[in-house]
Amino acid sequence: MMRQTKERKLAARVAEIAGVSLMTVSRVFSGAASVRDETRQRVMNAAAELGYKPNVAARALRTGRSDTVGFVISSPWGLGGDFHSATFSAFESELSARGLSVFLSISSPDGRLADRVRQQILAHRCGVLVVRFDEIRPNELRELQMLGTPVVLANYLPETPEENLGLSTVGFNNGEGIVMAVRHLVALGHKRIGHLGGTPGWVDTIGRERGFRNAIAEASLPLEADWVRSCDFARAYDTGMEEMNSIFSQSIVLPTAVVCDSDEIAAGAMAAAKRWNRSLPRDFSVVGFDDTPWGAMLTPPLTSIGHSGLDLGRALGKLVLRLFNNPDAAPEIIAIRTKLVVRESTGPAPADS
Amino acid sequence: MMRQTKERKLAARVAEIAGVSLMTVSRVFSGAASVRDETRQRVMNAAAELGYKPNVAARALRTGRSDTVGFVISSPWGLGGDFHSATFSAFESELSARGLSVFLSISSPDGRLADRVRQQILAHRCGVLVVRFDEIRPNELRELQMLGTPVVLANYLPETPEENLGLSTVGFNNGEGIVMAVRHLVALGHKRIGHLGGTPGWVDTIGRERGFRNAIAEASLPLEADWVRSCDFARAYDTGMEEMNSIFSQSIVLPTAVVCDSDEIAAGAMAAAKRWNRSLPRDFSVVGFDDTPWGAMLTPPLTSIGHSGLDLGRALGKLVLRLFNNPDAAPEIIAIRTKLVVRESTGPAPADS
DNA sequence: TTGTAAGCGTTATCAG
DNA sequence: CTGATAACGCTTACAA
Repeated sequence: MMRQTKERKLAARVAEIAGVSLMTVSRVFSGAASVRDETRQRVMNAAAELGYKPNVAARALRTGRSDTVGFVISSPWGLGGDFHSATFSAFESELSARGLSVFLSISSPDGRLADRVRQQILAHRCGVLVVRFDEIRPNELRELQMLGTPVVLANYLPETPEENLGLSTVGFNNGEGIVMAVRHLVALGHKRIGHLGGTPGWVDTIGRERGFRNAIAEASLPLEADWVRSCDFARAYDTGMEEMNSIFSQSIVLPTAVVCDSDEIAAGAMAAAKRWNRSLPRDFSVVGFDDTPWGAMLTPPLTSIGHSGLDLGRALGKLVLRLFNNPDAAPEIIAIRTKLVVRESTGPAPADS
Repeated sequence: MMRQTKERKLAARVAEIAGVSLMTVSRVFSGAASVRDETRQRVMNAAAELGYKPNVAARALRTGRSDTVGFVISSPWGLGGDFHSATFSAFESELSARGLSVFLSISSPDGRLADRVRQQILAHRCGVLVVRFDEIRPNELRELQMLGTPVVLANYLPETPEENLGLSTVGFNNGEGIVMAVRHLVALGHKRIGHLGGTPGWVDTIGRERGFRNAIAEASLPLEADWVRSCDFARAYDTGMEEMNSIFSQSIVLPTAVVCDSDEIAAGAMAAAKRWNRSLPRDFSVVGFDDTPWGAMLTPPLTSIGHSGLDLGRALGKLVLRLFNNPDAAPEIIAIRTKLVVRESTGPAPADS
């Protein structure tokens, strides 16, 4: 003997209690369809009473959509630190407020990104996909474009025609941040400025290096090759210190200031400067990038270029919502501003310069 | 006129090419069912050729399961910083290696957690739910237990019978970490040790405070109420500095060392100590908690209690996999060890103590 | 505004 | 080991 009017077919029981057909229940839960307000109320009450919630699987199967967005990260560091966490938190918050769920998928960069993404889309019928990667892989990106699902690149801002990949992107104007930092140093009288860049080829690095060159040219300062170094984000503190040491030990003429691609690199540079008996900021100025909370706790507190993960996440969320509702919209490129936070690691250029 | 053998019913075409029925295709993709190896190969080849991937929505609808795990965070900070990011990354990696997808859902703690969780389960038919929260809410947790879906609490370790909520948990033995720190200080000759705790009531705080009391009792040292303060994780540096200042200015007898519930609190305490002209570690010792990378960049480098987010995430992932495959398994409580990382912010107690 | 019928892609069940 | 059939819970299309 099977259970009778009990337990089976929750939705049908909701319909029965509300005195309507199953179809009306569906209409009520699928949003703003044409249902009389009073009918809607009856259905809602019955549903609340029975604890009914629509089955997303059935809905996804029927409609081919899934109120789901994928967030794919291709990075050996996984989610990343404070900055990327903030980005994701803001993003998720923006989307969940509109009833969308977020799948988070992390892949090491050696795996094939496009495969991973395709898997996510095909498997979960994501309406939009967000992808964040450390390093540009043109081939994989070209594949993404042919997927039919809107793809948004997070934390990437093409600044030249070649860098524009025809995908929607949201990212920081990193170059502008570096330009502000250099202008700040120039205003303080610095004429010999170095740059400790991040991992070569990484998206965070490319625009910053270009920004540095532009800013140096703008100020008609010499671009001394020996003062422009690449560090490794994965060993930022150590490589920052090493490169700074190397500059101090090898260069004939020494810079009076250095702009770094991360606060950690900057911390390494500060340590190296101290080892060479430079007192900061009297003898030497350092600028970081990220404006991490702990940068302010260093001795001296670090001047840094800040970029808000929350801003990035919010903009990303809004763009994704737009694309979710209109998948055929043209790709958008959204730039988010950085801002210079001046603390005590930068000061007037030494008098003898 | 409709498209003929073209595009429609991918799975059927796979079956056709492989010369089998739809059912066999299903069996091949649903895992280790009984299919002849040679048949399986034919199906796989055909599927690869056509780019066929099973539709998870249909599968979820039919089976009621979804190869999906939910990760719900109840915190005003969202995902959290480096530590929580690492936890999640390791967790996701563990699960995706077994073909499970992870939903990440962040809710502010003022919203009702259990509602959010129930929503996730009912909507996506998650096999297991992981929940991380800052503060204990017994009522909400009791509701979670009645959900029928296995729930795992992340970053929480019950240490007393009352704290055991009957749910699976994975967390650090925070108290043990504090005990190690106090022992370290005692070994250095310190007899007057203070504690700057985190936000009262938070899971990260409770065990640490208990650990401190135990350790002080173990060493037969006085527990001076004035040296035991609560800070606020949301304003950790500032409150750490304020409380430390307050101790220096108000206490008749001063501590020679302080153990803090986070590196940020410790950084604040260090700043306060310097302001009172204490040279670290000669005049005063400070221990942090978290072993953040930047703690090593402070002046002096911070001794700290480390807890690996990666370890937590991995253990969490393994437990969740177990529960996914066996939802009726008894709740497990898994403790992960902390470790003391000694740097230069701790040294022998001042001679005059 | 509401109801009826058919079918989305998969798997449980039972038969071969 | 493999195949036929029905059903999972919902929504599109049309009818009332």
